Amino acid sequence: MVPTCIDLNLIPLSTTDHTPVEDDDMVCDLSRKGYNENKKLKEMLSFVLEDYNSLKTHFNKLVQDKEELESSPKKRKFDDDTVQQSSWKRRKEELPTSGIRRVYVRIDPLDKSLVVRDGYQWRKYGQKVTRDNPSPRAYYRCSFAPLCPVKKKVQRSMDDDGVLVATYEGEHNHRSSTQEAANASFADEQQESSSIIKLDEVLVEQMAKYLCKDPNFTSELAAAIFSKVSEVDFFKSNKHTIILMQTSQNRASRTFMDYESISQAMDGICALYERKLKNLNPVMRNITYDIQDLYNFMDGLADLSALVYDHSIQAYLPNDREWIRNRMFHHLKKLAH
DNA sequence: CGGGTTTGACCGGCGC
DNA sequence: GCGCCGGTCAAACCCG
Repeated sequence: MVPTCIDLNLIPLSTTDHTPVEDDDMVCDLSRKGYNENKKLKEMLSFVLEDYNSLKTHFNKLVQDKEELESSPKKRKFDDDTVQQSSWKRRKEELPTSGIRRVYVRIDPLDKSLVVRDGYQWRKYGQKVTRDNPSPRAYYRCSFAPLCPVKKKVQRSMDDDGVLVATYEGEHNHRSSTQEAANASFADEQQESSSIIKLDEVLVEQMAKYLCKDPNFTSELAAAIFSKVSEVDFFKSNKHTIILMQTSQNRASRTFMDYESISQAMDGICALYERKLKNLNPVMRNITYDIQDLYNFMDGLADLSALVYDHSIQAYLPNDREWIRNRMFHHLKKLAH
């Protein structure tokens, strides 16, 4: 696979051997595709930034409202009219005011259904054409748990027919069906399932939380992930894995590498360590090391984490250094047999 | 028959 | 007060 590289001072490491392409037409074709892809990614990023800004504004407003409420407690309108209060009003009062998230899902532009698979069960309760977008907006409630307050709206993106925008409201009060299935089927992989985070969290949000607050790095990574999500069929049998690392305290040393599978990612980390050993011992013909040396190498990195693509929810799940250590142990153990 | 979807009606908020 | 708009309801409908 060709590593993703957009000009944001980030240099992805090469993960595969690339033989020089001799066919000029193919080069032109690739660069044209690359240009189109980058154009789409830029659009996606502008959505993300727009969301971030609106969320930030919303959050600030909530904080401000809370402060005002605490400083001068007012009697809520809800208390004023009790009997005549409609059920709709009461429900609205109970609605969560926080936890609004937006997810962008790349789909087939010809697919007219407004379905975003995210591991939860939803019941559609309405559809509406809105003024700002010719595509209808579908309204869903979570039907997995009887009292789950979560709602979502799904609408085709105005700028890109191939993108669905899902807006989530509220927090699930239960686990997703995907998580339940994962727990039942893979009891021996408790380590893995225990690290599964709430499935409705969007991948860009995951990135933003998982990494430190470097907007350039986060944007770059989000762009790379979006491009991978659109190629989901390609990875049906493997879990596309992105290794994020920062080799030193210098932020400029941040980089990422992407692999077709978890085991390839483990091989990639080994290769990185072996390259380092080779640089340190250029005259030595054979270099041997044990797993503890490898662990020391991983621990010596300023930051190390992995994002693993889950096809069932079309999202990347973050994993920490400890998870990588465990996977590395199992990977090397398997190789030894 | 039960559960999910469709769709027109209805409601509350908001701007003018 | 009125009209527009987004969100929700609920009856009718569909499907396995």
